[in-house]
Amino acid sequence: MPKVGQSYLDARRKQIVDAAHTRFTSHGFARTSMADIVTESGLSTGSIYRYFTSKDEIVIAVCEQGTEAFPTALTVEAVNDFLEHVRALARDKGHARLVAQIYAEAALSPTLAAIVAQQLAAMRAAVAELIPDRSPNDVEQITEAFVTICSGYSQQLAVRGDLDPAPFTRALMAILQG
Amino acid sequence: MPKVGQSYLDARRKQIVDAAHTRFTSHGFARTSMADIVTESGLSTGSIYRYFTSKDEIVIAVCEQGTEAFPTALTVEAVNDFLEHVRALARDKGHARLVAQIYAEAALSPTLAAIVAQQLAAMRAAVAELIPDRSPNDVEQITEAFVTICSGYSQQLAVRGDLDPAPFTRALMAILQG
DNA sequence: CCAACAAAAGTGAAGGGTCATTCATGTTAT
DNA sequence: ATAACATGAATGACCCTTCACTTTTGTTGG
Repeated sequence: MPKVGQSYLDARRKQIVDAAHTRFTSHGFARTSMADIVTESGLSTGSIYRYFTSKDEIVIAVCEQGTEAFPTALTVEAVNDFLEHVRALARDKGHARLVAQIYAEAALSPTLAAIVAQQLAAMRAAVAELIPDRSPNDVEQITEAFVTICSGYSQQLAVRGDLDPAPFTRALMAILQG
Repeated sequence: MPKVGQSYLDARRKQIVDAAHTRFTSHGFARTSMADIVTESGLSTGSIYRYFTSKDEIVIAVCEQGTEAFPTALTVEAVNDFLEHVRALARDKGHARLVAQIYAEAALSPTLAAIVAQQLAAMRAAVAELIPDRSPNDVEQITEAFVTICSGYSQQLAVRGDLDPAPFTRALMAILQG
């Protein structure tokens, strides 16, 4: 017989993932210890292992919830707004740092690679929906480049700090018209 | 009085950096132990610490020598050749994996960030040299997007495996004409 | 030219820490 | 009362770094 409801369990799980998310963002996966997650979450060591069987599982959980927003239209304004959103996330929450950690880990772990690849595919599909009047091959090539520039922008933000999105907006528009 | 020549010392140092490069590429920074570098290099633990004072210093040395080639011209053929070069390096040597590690670490370490930022600036400068008849502002925006697509392509290769460079070549050409 | 010596280079076992994970015990809700 | 849930000290493995010791090389005095 369960002692608490599912919503309680979900809240606890989220508490752990949020704490891990915070520490992973500021210190990276390798430099974040279980003790760090314990401290940040306010739970106990043993309690965390009731919800996750290993640190790796927590890493996966954090990567899975990493859904950024998508652009809503392919006008200059909408695209620029989207990049400004990415920029703000990087500035205010260090999100680009976390993304860089995720890509590095995904490059080593097939499990994570599959998760990230699926998220990238979802974003490409979302962008494809917004492209009018093109051959399937064109759409595929355009979305591929589009998403690469967006994640590339995030990568640059992670390493070089705040950057004006203007060159990237311009590049994205050029690709759409090419 | 030195017991061996400078060329000997240089060779030893290279031996260490090469060993570290190999292991860092296949297992990442965090999952590569000093013992791994010892094994891979064929030297002893103590010997390595004669050439580097810490593991972090070896990481820096590996990052510093990470100079990819630059594109030599901005024709479709030259640009495509360049991307094929990046692709081959990723396929044959797992180079994209190492680059992903470097970006992740640079996102956390100001020292590494400075090194990577300088390498990116060098590549932007090299590309800028190839752009004819544009305003300085245009050149800056174009090179920014150009380099981001190239490193973004590497990032995608790291996570998703081998990818045809065609969409990226096309995007790069579109940017140059935008 | 050779033998002793000194300094450079190399070695690897051990120190000192950190860290992920477990488990015996305590607490709470039904 | 009992089973779910929580706790955190203990465990055992791993890992970076050091250092006392050995080997090698260049030098020097006879």
